[in-house]
Amino acid sequence: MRRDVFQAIADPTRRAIITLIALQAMTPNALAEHFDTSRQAVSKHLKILTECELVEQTHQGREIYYQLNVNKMKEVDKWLEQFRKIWEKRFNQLDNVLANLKNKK
Amino acid sequence: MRRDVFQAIADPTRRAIITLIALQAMTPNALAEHFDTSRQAVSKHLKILTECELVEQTHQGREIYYQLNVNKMKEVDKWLEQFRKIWEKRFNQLDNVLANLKNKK
DNA sequence: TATATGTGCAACCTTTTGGTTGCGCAAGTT
DNA sequence: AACTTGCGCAACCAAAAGGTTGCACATATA
Repeated sequence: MRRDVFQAIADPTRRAIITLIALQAMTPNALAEHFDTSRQAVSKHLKILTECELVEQTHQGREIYYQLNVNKMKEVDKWLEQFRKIWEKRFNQLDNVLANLKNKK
Repeated sequence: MRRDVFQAIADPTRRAIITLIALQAMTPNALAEHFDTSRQAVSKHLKILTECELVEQTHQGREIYYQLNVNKMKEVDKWLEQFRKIWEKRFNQLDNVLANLKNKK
């Protein structure tokens, strides 16, 4: 199933999962301990995250370690780029204003 | 109503609206022309975007101009910061590998 | 004043979301 | 071989999302 990264990071639990596995790979059971939901619910979140390729699996015996595919997060970063340009423009404009004030002094 | 920025940018239509009004303030009618939905549907999206403070209104006669509050987008940028750190770390590690290869040559 | 225009809101409907429980099954453990 | 553990999947459910249409109500315009 084709999934959207933005839709995947919309849920706060999923964002927390992402933050956790960014540091180190974790199993569904280990993850579930951090939340007030069932293991199956966490498993569903992991499925969604896997489908949009934000997360990858590593099988180890009967355990499955989930880890973050940090590169996929760049899609969000890329979308933000257009707004970053605006911040910078605003910032430079402010800079000019300050420079003008200085000159007038 | 308290709204989440991440939930707000999850919808593709809303992201398109944001991109449009990032360039210049627009009315709901003008926006609706860009999409294959009713004006009321666009209005609903604008309401959600306004509730989470991603968008601001300017009343002008009977028209309402909506514009982006670009600062709010920094919340997303701030969340991405943790992953940017990882990118940079990986990049530096790759850099070290390349440097080592060079030295061995 | 009568009419046209721009807008938000409410009611309604279908699909999606996020959770639950119950199950099956492979992989370890006794 | 029997039991325990880790996991995914399916069925089910309530709530939320995203769309529609109809309406009310200001604000132009004739």
